[in-house]
Amino acid sequence: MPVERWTPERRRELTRSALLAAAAEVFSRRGFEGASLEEIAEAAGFTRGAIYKNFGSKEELFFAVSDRDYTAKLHSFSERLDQGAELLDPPDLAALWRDTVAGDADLALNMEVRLYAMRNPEVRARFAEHQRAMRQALAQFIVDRTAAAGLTLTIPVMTLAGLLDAASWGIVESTAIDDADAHLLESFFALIVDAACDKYPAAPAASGASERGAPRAS
Amino acid sequence: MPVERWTPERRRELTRSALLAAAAEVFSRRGFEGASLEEIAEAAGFTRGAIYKNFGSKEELFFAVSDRDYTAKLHSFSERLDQGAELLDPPDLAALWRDTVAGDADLALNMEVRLYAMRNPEVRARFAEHQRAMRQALAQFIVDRTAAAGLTLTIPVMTLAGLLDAASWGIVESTAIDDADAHLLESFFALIVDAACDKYPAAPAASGASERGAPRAS
DNA sequence: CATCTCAGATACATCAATGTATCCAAGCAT
DNA sequence: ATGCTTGGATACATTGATGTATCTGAGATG
Repeated sequence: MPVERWTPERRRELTRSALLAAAAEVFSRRGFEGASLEEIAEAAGFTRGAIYKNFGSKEELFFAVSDRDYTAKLHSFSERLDQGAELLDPPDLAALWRDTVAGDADLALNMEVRLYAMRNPEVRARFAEHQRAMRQALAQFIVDRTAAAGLTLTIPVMTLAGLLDAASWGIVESTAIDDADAHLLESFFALIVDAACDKYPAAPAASGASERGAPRAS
Repeated sequence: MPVERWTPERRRELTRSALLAAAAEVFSRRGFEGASLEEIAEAAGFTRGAIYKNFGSKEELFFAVSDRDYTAKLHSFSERLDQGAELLDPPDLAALWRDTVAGDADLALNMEVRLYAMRNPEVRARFAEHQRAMRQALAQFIVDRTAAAGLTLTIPVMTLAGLLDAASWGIVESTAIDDADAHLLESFFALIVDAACDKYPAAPAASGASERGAPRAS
């Protein structure tokens, strides 16, 4: 069914998105410097002219790809969290996480973005902001779930979220290099869940865990 | 003191090492593709001729840098482990780890190597091998230490070593992007040590590992 | 002392990639 | 319908990087 009329704006948006998709693929495979605009354009079925009309330069294209990757990941992330809200077992969490991180977005692309961020203070700030937003969402999820399950945390939520994000990223990265590490993510979640949750709320009053109940800061 | 005579072999080895050091620096700052042999040679005080005489190509130079980085890291790693054998508190472990990972070798260089490894099966296998060797050393350390302290592990040593390696790498990487994550490594070690070691084989009462984890504080 | 070797420099051929300037053709308004 | 606007193609200028081939000069060797 003709969902949308073939208005030129729509047409333009379409080529733009095709270019972005192709760019993501090529950037991931070749790296930022290694990728050539020629290859990207060709992969999208256009020429470099289209790129320079839609994006100012190689850098801007890269930024656009990065943004697109981020929003896509954030979307699928919260979506999966919502729909998988009942699951709390470490294996399920591990699978969910792996899918979220490694499924939608490409690992190499993400590393490339990270590298770029590490080298450019401005981009780094932006990336850090993205990371915080992701963790905020994750923290919210954790708060909701633990509250529903009647659990208490032994560490601040944001710390736990940061840990989950950063550490599991490292594990996924490692798995991409050596498949033998595939089981690590599961072990990690098992350990973390075990260590960060007081399974039995009746425990001593010591843990003033979730100091920041609602992760709604900055 | 005249440690070594100025034999030509020694001379050659010296330029080789100077080139390697310069290459490591430039590769880290610009990335593999972004770095130019011109800049590397200049940074070392030579010309490209020296590079092509000592290494066959840009790729080979990169591999040599990677190898050098690995051996250096492995050395300083086991060295630090040996000399810091008494320390077992999470904060100290975290500091030791951070120094080992981020102190000697450059983070960006390591990521660059990883990316290259992910894209080249052959290199990837080699990298995986290195990783396993590192973890083996770490596992040995863990076994020794826990045995000396009369602790038991709740998970296989190699799993723990892999977890420590992969996860903390992710955390260090994250810290390089957002300094606010600096505390994560400590929290991670606290949690992991707490979760992976049965502190007191008989007494389960010690669950009061509050936010700080272990009793020791800096 | 003459020569030979070889580490490193210089010069060069080649090639690829970015960015810009120009061109073309399809859709919009007047 | 005619011309204007504009997305995208084509052509081009420029730059810079890799790799190779050649040169040079200092130390080793007879």
